[in-house]
Amino acid sequence: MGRKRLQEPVDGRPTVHTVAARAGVSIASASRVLNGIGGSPETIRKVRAAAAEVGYVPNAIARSLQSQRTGLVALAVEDIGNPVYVEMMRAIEAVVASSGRQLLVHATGGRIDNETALLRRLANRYVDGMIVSPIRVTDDHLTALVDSPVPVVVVGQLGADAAVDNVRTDSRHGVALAVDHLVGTGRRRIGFVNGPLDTVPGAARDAGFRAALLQHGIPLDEDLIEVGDFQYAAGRAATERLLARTDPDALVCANDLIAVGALHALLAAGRRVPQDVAVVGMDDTELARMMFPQLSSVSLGSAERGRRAAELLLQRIADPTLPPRREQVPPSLAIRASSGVTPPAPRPAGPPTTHPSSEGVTS
Amino acid sequence: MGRKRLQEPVDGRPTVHTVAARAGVSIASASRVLNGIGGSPETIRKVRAAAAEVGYVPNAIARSLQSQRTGLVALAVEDIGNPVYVEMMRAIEAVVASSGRQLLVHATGGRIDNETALLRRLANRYVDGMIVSPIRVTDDHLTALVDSPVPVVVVGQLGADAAVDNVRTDSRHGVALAVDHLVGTGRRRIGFVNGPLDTVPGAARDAGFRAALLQHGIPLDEDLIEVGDFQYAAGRAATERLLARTDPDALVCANDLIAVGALHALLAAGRRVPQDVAVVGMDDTELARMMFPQLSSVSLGSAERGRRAAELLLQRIADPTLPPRREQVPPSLAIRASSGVTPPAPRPAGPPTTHPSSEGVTS
DNA sequence: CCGATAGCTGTAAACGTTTCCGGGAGTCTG
DNA sequence: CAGACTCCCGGAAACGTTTACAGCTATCGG
Repeated sequence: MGRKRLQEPVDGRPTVHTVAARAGVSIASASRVLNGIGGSPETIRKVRAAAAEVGYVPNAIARSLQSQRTGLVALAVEDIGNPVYVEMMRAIEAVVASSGRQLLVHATGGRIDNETALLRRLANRYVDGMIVSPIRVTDDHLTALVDSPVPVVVVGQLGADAAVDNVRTDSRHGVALAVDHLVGTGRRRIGFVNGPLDTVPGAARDAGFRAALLQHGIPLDEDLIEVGDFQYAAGRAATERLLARTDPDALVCANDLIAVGALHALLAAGRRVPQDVAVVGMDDTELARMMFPQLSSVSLGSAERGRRAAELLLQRIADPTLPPRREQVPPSLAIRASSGVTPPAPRPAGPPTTHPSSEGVTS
Repeated sequence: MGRKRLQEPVDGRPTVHTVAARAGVSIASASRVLNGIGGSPETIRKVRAAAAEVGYVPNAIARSLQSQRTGLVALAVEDIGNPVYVEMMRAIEAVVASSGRQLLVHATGGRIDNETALLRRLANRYVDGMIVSPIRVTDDHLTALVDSPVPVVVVGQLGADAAVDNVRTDSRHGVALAVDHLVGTGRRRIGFVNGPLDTVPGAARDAGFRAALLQHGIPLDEDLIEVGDFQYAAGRAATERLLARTDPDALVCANDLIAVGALHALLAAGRRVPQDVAVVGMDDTELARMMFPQLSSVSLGSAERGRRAAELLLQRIADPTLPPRREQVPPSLAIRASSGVTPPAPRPAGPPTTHPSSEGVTS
């Protein structure tokens, strides 16, 4: 009796053939039993026994090749150390899990080649769909997004004409909220600690800051603008550089990590927050509430954007013929102690007594 | 001329067959050209052109089925919002990237079914290998780990006999370092804010705390022990409960997130840190250096553990026949302002002037 | 008691790729 | 000019699974 194939493949792991041979049935019957569809009691017993004996575990890759789906969804962000992405991830995860899929996350580190490579690799069928939040976008990148074999949803700004599902916020307006608030509380020498200008959010926030000052008729002083990475250490260093050459009475920071860095730099330089310098962060992450003093911060609705992105993705997976859609989530401002209107004068920098954090006052 | 297969599959995406047919060559030739091995100049030209025209992109799943590898490695942790896992991830990523693979992360949320499911799904060939850091371990779980089809490395404590590559630390000793330090600086009513006792780290730290007190001949007061989640909010709530019933002069916290929560609770209750209550966290994450006052913290060498785990994994992928190995990374204590020996008396709780953070003093 | 039907089974095709192998054409060497 | 060698090509098998299809047996209803 000439067997058609090795029963034990070289790497030793049993396949459905192994099980079928051992149970004395065809691979079709074995497969059916293992998937719980059909089979006589006797067959079921034999196949189950054989599978258990050899320790059979199905090869998901082969199954996916056949079924054209993997049950996986990926999220690619720049820096998973940034709590804003953690919040986004949690929101996405919740939606994705409800569809019975699992979420995988990849941190691209802002290296665009990395991101494109990931897109090329993962999107080529390893996952059923993908959510990407790029901070830099090149043409190469964009085409990789557009003709991805699996559905892709982009979180963040994208060229107006890009034929990709997209959920965004208006970070220019977000910066304006911060500036309005600071001007409204009497600040005039407002500094800005931004991330790299060659990133999409960096550029948008820069434009937003300049526009907001103009709006209020405040002349622009380039000395009050400083740029670093979107990270804690960079934010601190940038703020130190800024303080070395000028003397702001308020600081808008392009994200909360930068704001925390700024806080350190300010306090190390002997400035009091908010009495001497008010600080407003951006993204309104958990970190903002963890700091002393608690940070005012502009929420860009990251969790909401994540949720919506996940929903768009699931819809598109279900029906790939949908036209590209775009959604927008408005920013809002949460005012806390770091830019408090009435600085609690005497008591040292303990925690503000108003502890239940003053929530999301949208201005 | 009867073609053997549809040139355009139903879902419309081109395959290597499409390209081959269009270029007028065999699929073997097409595949070779697309992979850059062999082919006459004319063939190469035709195939390249055909591929470009139809927008061919190879199906990675099919390729993996053939090549038995995916170029992906997964990391499963409980909570990616905990900076300690971010540090671990970064270290792993660096190693993994050097092998030309990409890292995917999954947050299990501590739900053990979730983790087992992920193990079953991903490990069944979707990835070339996997690093898992479980906080709860069941038998079911363990067998899933042991007879995973792809190499698995576990970060964290595991039964002594488990036949799995494993890199761990000694968190009992870590807690002892904290207690030694506090006792050495004159503290006696030392509280302990822990994570859940049904988790591996929670149990180990509890045991470590009790042993350390015993070691110093300090009687155990159960009022000084409180348990919550390994999260910021839980840490804060737990500390509030603890403060409501007793009056510690020091607090050991089972991780940095809890420590930050404790800090908030303490300051809200009017205690000064470190004058009234010294605080020591655990994991020594970036967060510890971000707080005011900066947190003393026990480093459990997460980055180092991640690095080693990744190396073990790569070795095992290269040679699956290796015997199970176990490595251990020692804890160390970084002393900062929150448990400072000589509290800088007068100046309010600004940042400590010694800003280059006093590094990892291993006691 | 016979035909329809239901349930089970095995063969084989399919998913999309890589790769072994044999054959043919061309080039080089002696 | 014959033989060896190189290079390129196409057919076909293989990776491990699911599933359409057809054949078989046993049961049921009339």
